[in-house]
Amino acid sequence: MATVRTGSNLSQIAASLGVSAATVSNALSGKGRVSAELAEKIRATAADLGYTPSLTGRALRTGRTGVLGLVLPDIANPLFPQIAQAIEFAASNAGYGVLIADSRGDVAMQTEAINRLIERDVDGIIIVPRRGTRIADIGCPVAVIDSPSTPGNTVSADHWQGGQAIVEHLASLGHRKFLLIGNNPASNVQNDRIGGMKSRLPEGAHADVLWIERHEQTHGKGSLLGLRQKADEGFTAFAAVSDLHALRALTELQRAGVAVPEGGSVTGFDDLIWSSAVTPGLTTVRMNMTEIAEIAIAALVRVIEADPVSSSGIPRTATGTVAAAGRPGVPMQLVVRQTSAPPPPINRA
Amino acid sequence: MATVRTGSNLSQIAASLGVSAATVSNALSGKGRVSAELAEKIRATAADLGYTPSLTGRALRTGRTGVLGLVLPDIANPLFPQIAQAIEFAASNAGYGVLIADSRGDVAMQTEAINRLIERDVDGIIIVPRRGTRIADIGCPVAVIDSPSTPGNTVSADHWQGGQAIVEHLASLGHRKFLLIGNNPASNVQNDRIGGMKSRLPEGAHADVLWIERHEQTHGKGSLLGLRQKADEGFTAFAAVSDLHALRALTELQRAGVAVPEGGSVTGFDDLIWSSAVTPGLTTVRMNMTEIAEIAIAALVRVIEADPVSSSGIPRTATGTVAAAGRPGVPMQLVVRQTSAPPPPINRA
DNA sequence: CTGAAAGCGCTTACAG
DNA sequence: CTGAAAGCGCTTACAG
Repeated sequence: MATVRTGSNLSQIAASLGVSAATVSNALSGKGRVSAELAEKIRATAADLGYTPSLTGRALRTGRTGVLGLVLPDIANPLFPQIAQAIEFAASNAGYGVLIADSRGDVAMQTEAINRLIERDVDGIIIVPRRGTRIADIGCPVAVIDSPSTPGNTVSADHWQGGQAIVEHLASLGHRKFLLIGNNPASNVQNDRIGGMKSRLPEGAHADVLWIERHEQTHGKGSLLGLRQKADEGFTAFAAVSDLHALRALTELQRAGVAVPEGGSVTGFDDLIWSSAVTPGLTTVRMNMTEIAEIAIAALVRVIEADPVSSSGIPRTATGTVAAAGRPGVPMQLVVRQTSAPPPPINRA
Repeated sequence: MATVRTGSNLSQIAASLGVSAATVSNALSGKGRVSAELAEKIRATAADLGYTPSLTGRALRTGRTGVLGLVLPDIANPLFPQIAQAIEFAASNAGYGVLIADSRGDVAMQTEAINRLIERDVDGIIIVPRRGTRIADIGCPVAVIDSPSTPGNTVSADHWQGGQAIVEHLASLGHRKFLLIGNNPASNVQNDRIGGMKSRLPEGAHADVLWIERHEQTHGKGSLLGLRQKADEGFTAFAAVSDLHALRALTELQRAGVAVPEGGSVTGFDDLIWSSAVTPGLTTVRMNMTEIAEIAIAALVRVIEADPVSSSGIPRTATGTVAAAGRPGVPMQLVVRQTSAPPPPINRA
């Protein structure tokens, strides 16, 4: 519908100048082969006519649509806004559009979502998988944003280092008894975060891990996590692998009369929208989504554009995954919102 | 890249059967003009060859890309996951893809985001504006999801009725002193919600409105809202126009030693992810996003497809906004998570 | 009922 | 340096 917009196309510019469409194309794309004066005249006319190229026409000719697909299997993912924004920004800067596909939380529907994108001729796909789902080799370049522990991963935050930053901070405040709160023991991301946290426990410190999924299997969905009792047992640092779990911990503690942060500190991950809205704010650690998105898009674009379209318009056959070999995770940044020292050990069990 | 995927196209099917591409096209699109037997044979061959049509080729010929744009000016909008999912689902069911565009929270960049979509030849655009930004008439069908109070609006939740449902529920529990918490007095959505709440105050009840934006202008960003004092003054119902504000209220009250819900009820809007994760859960009211998305997409599709492409491929000129005249908002549904009666009036000032 | 032709807008060898 | 031609894959009048 470029023609709807502007009413102008290559042929019209060509006609109005008495040159050929090919020359206009060459001039506009700066592919040389056109004298400076003529090129200038062509550009001026194009601007006059408000010409914008039809990406559809170009796509049909070149075999590239200039569109990337974004797949987030875990729909309700509260990181979605951050991710989508960063990806769209990076893609747009690289000259690509972003088509979304949703698998409605159903891992099995992931394939279907991907197929919808492929049918629309996307040049590449960005996937943010959940629970370490492996992405089958589809006939299209793919960038996976997950944890460095995920095979085939392209880029990710350094979740391990994020965990270290959290525990270092809590330890420096004086905390020695940590309750690490996770949701899903099968998640690479969560395991990296917890691993990092454990790796920085100070001398003589103690850490337990509370897996909510397991807890709810015995205590029922949405049940209390028993944090009051944990506090009574002397736990003072409640470090969750996500802000959502941190929020759950914070409100449960407050509801049970444990003052936060004086009676216990609560930390999360990802700096989601509510982390700064609650009282007290959550100490957390944030990903550099801008950089992660840039790396993912750059890797994808490299594969897409490195594979030259055959001169006769025969489409390229690029497939497979962008290699991530040895790429370190992108560092996470600590956001401190609670700075109280733990209560004196007198209170502890 | 359809050819990359499958290696098959119309001509190949045609060649392998000794018929013309036109006949294959007619058979596959069911446009009649082909004998039942031949059509069947063509379909079988297409399936054998794993044929999927090139949407790019089709787009160039028909002037329609089958892609819709989704614009959310308010990037960090926590409703984004819900909206994007519902829109993608409805669009996909209607045979359309969804391209996202982000204006990075900058209302001025909204136009630029829209232009990016138009350059990509989208057939229509769905906009979820914030702060009642008016959408200029772009040369492309538009559906606006906002409040019924927004001029040019296409479809929305019935925010007014949602507010009524909340207050009716609180009143039935016995609450008589309401603090209505909003953020932005210029928002149509918030005003509708607050208007609805006020319209259902029971006999002898009292309601104050706390606008956070104004409050922060004097007390500083992120400062406490003084809810403890409000509680002391006898307010027992803290009804926010969004779950985010409700969360802020809940944690501030808990932090200040006010038990929720025994000492005061907190309600929100939208049933965002954390509403069911906090302790106690937030009573809230949720939009029927599925239905809203369906209506928006249906309206858009009607305009797009009602405007026939000229036979010679001259593109249609459909423009303007889908009319919303007299369409009532889609009802919101109450989600009750707190059922305590207010504390006895003895405690009140 | 079926097929040959034209053309959507573009880009890329190729010829001049 | 410049232009005419071919063709990406499709669909739609039009002719047979």
